[in-house]
Amino acid sequence: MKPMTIGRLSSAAKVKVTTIRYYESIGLMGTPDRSASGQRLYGSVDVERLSFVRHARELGFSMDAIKDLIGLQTEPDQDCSAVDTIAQKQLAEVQKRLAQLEALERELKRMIENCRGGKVGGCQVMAAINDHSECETDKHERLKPL
Amino acid sequence: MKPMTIGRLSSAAKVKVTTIRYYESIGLMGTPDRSASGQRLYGSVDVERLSFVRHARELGFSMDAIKDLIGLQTEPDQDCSAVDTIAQKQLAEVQKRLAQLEALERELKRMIENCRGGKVGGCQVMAAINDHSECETDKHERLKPL
DNA sequence: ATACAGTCTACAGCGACTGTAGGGGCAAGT
DNA sequence: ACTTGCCCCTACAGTCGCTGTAGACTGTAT
Repeated sequence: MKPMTIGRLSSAAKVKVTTIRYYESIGLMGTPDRSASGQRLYGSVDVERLSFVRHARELGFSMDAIKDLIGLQTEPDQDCSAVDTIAQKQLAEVQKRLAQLEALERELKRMIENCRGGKVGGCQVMAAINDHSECETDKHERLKPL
Repeated sequence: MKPMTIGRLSSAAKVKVTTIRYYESIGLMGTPDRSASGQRLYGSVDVERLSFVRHARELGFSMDAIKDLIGLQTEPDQDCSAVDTIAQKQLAEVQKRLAQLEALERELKRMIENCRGGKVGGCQVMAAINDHSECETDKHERLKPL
């Protein structure tokens, strides 16, 4: 099979061209061969690796975690527990975030429920944001952006 | 009541000193009075405003949305529906994110479930990340970081 | 031959902060 | 009066995971 340019790799792995170059710059993709004129050339191995990265990103793994996973992938005789640990950690984070967002959803619903129209001066949504005395989310650490 | 320094405001509103200065720089907090030696001086109004911002951030509102809310707050005679709209939009985002995270949780659980130990070479977690053919999360847009 | 899409490098920008460097200010204790 | 030690100041760089821009070159189709 003959090599493909970065654009082909991009559409094969569904990762943008600029992102691929970025991944290369942070050492996630290794330095590819180049054509005589300097264009990057990739093979099917790269499609798989890049797809792996994309899917791991979709699962919310950090770049660091992905680097670790790739490192482990290249040593197939090693014990599987390291992989499991990373995945467990990721699940724990997801579940923590879920709990936060559920609390958020409840509070937003409550706020909106209480808003029966009228003027901003008496708006219950504004009041609810102001009054955080009995607020669930205060107990949590600061939330990451949505 | 006499004015307080930025540190007092920080602990009163539970927002870090550096973050307060950042909020000032992006026009969220207005320019405070200064002491003779140039230190920022705040009053209780600022505690309330800053607490409002903090709580809105905890609810996941973007800075832009918060700016809008503050703008509306200063016009108490306006119709409340603008506030309601912002809150509704926020709720919709939270619910979308919740759905994504729930899909993620299912997939991570499935991956970990299938991992019965052994070597990385046969690890089902790695296989699951590689094989995204039947994967739920592929249907979603790319996820924001956790 | 020309047009146009694709590729290259290098660097700036996003959001919402956080951290650092290098200084000046202020109240309490000795 | 002096020192200790925390608080405050500005200005700028760094974080994460990219995205966008500028300006030049390459490859392909008509």
